[in-house]
Amino acid sequence: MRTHLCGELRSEHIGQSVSLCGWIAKRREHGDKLAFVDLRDHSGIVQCVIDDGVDLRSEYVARITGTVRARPSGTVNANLSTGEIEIGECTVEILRSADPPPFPIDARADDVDENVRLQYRYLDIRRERMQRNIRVRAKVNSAVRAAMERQGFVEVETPMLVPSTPEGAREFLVPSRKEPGSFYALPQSPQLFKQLLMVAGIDRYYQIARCLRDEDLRADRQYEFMQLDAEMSFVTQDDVLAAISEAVLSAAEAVTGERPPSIERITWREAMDRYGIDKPDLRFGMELVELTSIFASTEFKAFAGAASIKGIRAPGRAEEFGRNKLDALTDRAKKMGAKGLVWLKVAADGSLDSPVAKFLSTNEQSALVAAVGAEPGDLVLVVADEWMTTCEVLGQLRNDLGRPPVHQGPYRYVWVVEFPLFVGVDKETGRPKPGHHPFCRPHPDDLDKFETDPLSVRAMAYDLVLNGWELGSGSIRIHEPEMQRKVFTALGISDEEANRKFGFFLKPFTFGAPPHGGFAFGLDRLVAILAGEENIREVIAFPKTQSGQDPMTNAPTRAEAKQLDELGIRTLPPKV
RNA sequence: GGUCUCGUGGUGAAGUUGGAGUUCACGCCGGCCUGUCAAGCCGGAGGUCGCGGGUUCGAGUCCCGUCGGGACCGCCA
Repeated sequence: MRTHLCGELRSEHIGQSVSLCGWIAKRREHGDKLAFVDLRDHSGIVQCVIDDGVDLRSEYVARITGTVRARPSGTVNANLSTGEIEIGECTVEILRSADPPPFPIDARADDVDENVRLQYRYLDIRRERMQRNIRVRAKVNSAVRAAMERQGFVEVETPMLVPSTPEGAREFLVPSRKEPGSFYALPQSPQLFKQLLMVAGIDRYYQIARCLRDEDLRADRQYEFMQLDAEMSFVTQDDVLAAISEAVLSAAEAVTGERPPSIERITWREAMDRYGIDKPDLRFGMELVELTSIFASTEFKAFAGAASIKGIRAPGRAEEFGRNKLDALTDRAKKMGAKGLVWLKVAADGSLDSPVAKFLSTNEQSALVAAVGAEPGDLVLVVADEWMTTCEVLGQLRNDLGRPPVHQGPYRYVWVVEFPLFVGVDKETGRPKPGHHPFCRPHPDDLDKFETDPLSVRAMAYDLVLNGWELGSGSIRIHEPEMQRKVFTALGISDEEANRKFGFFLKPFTFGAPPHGGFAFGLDRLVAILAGEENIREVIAFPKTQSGQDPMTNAPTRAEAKQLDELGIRTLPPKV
């Protein structure tokens, strides 16, 4: 039907006869004898000159045949990639008329209520922004696949109907018709299957896998999302990081045309110490500064005896933060578990303006200013608490005060390694809780700390972080029953309970499991950042709203009584 | 489960102390227009102010509830 795409025509095509197909983006009429019509397809827009008065309206579908010609001098449109040419002597074939769209099919729809955009998603996707995002996504998928294939990974598909597992995220359940009262679960990840594929000798597995979790939605979370899921046998942690880095960097290169430098590494402890968070955004400074020793013998009661005192400096922000905003920061710090927040403003003469300044000695004040490098006009925030609380509170405030919008460069990838094996203590059992999952391998240097200081045991676990977004995580796994028992014991899980909960998973490991490890990262998040979008809904063709509904299809819908009968399900009346 | 925030013609907004569904821009319909380009000029149509109560002589506006959107907390091993 067509010889070219609208957006690809340039001066080099002048003189050629072309046929184009697309939608009428805009018409500009000048009486019966002359009208300019912008024809749009996924590649762009081109101007067609119509002189026979044919009635073309917005979003009509048309095939236009004509001749490419240079625009008369003075009428070139520099804002259009095809702006140097136009299509003349046009024959118009209306393939389909159209009702006026509910919103303009251009950048103006960026301001339209998202619910309306989702209700008419097929019109929203006609827009340049969504066309670009969806194509960025396809490029990422394709580059990731190619990188994995290149490295000898084998694509294996795993089931969508799986058994429900006791741990982890809330699952979606699917009723069994053949066995009423029994349910499948939709996979929150292919975790179990990919480890069994290692036992099965696949050696290197990957899959672009759909994962489903019935947890509340966010800007960076949907019920269903895509992961590059991978697992490798006979490898070290370095091998896994290298393989995943190759996939991520290849994807970035495919989108941006530029291969990022190799991904730097930071330990979890250093990330917490310097950025106060396990997913640091390295695009900006404002690092946490260690101040504990400065106040070792302070008279100021809020600092005296504190396990950890740290501060951050917000350059030039003193004036901006009046009493109300400072109170809001303090409230936020307290909500995160801090006992309080100390703020200090550096005055023009270098003195400190702060409600607590009078409690700090001259030496302490000057040491503080020197340590954080404060200059006149700066705002300094200090927290004194347990190490973890101090780090987390300041890390959050650092992000609140300094984090640039997502579309602002550069891209800063970082591997965060040596995550703790256990995080916190279960209030009911008094036992440590797993940081990643219970099959995660402890760091070989820390095995002797299991009994003495379990919370300091590091894991062979790692996260990939890009500009403050957690892209994904992985670990080297436990492949020996003795080691697994040791971890279960620390977690307070008996042999009997382990067999009951994880037996179907543990038994295969008795048949010769190779050492292995893997990783999974979220493609939606990577695509969103590479596309400069704050929200993964913008890079998903048909996403759900925060309440889990689809305004276009109206899913979820009520089931017919007959369907429920067949499944042996009776629903409760709506709660009043 | 919680906190905050938004809801006004098809779209985006404004709406003051509570005083007539009022206003602006875009879009839509009709007319004019031979070089426009998010064209221009003239005219017109288009409304359950999300929904339900309450206060009031009178509610888009104040109060209560509810539904829907969004951000966040909890949750996401």
